[in-house]
Amino acid sequence: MQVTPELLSRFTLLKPLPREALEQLAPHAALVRYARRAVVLEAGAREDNICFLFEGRLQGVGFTIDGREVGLYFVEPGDFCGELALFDDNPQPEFVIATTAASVVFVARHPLREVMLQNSSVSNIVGRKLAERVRQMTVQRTLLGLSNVPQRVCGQLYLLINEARRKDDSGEIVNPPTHKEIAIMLNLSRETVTRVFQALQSRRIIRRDGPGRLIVADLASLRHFAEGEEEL
Amino acid sequence: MQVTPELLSRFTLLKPLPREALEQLAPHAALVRYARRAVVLEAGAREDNICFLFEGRLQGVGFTIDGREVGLYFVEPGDFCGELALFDDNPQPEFVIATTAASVVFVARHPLREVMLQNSSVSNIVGRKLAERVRQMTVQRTLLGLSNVPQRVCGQLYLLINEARRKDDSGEIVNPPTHKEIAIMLNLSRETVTRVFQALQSRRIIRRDGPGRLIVADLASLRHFAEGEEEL
DNA sequence: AATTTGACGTGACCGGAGTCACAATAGATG
DNA sequence: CATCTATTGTGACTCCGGTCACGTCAAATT
Repeated sequence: MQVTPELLSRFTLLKPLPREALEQLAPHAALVRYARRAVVLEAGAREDNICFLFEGRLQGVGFTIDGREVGLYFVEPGDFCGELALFDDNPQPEFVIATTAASVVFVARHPLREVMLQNSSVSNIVGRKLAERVRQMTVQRTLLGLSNVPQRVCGQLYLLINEARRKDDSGEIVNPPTHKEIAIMLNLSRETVTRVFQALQSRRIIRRDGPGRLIVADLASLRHFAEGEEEL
Repeated sequence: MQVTPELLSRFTLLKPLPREALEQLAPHAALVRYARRAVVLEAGAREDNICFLFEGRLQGVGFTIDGREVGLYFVEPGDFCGELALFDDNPQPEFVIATTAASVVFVARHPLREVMLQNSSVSNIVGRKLAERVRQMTVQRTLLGLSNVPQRVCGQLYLLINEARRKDDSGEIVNPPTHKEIAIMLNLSRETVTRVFQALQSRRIIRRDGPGRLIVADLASLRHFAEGEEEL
């Protein structure tokens, strides 16, 4: 499906681009819809597109030698992934999978790379984004260091709220990841995540609101547990 | 201590730079020696230097809320760290600590950033290196997904050999990290790492050779254990 | 409407890594 | 050389999260 420059400009990465650059990119862009669980980027393959997420949620996923899934990061609407292809020709290191039905805009890497090189402000933005990803991975890795498992889950939940919208003392996560998706982010079993969720629900800290909405009613308590000031 | 352009050109990142660029950087560079355990880069601070490792070994280290150390990556001679400062003004996310006596070359970030922006080939190299770091973190994170703990340790050992020199069916690690340093990389206790090392030594797979040299006598077996084809 | 699928919930069991405590080295430092 | 400190080595015990084996439920699919 064809993509207009207007659509491209809705992504924070591309927003600051001059009109002409967007028009240069549009012919090399395509809007694609994916069903839940579909593979958006393949690990090991040389992916020739950068993937901008329009709606839905994606998850970067690796696999260990013994076939166990490892969750690496989530991608929220407006963000992008597969950006390593802008920097070298090595294969994509991890899978990217749609955790919900999703629509993404693929932009061919070579034209985008050209735009990036000619437009120093874009280099800056791409560089900043990549740096941001490293920070994000560092935070995620640090979460794994927590020996208290409920604390780890609360920390992850807290991160997920930050990425979504949040109010003063409550927040919500739209189309929350499944327990299994959270489990692989935290090196836990699905059952353990379920049990922590149960504990949080019984304390009225979180609550499901129909399908696809998780409400965090008591954000302060959640933070307390995440910071280990109180044991779950 | 002053730094010559020749010294700068010995780092793979800076090697391809034109002579003039190196001369431009040299006045903003300094050689500093650190004792073992010294803090090279401080987390949370806005570090104004990129840190090139000349000799020794560094380790990126984070701390969890409850004070537990988390090992993020090792830096080997010729490599560098603190490069996020080239992309944004956010603080350094993790500590970098000398695991052995080390000498590093600091290069001020602003001049280096200027060189980078004016010299597109340098942008490329820095970008490639940052991409490489993301891949490295991905591999490291995937290691943590292994439920079999000895396997995890063997995998880490294997990575450490790759980074150092290796022969056909054996390899060596000079100034190997301590058990504790390996433990925090793998979310393990120090004792567990010791026990795995004991098992590997009793099977003549690894062997200490005086202080500061660990010899991997049977690289093939190590890989087997790392890949889970054989249980330790 | 009936069936299938996948996500969530929950109990019981068990193994293995963490923790603690201490001994034995090996390196540094004077 | 003597002393001190950091690293390595090892046993015993405990506990907690993984695994297995279910059951429940909602949503998608026929």
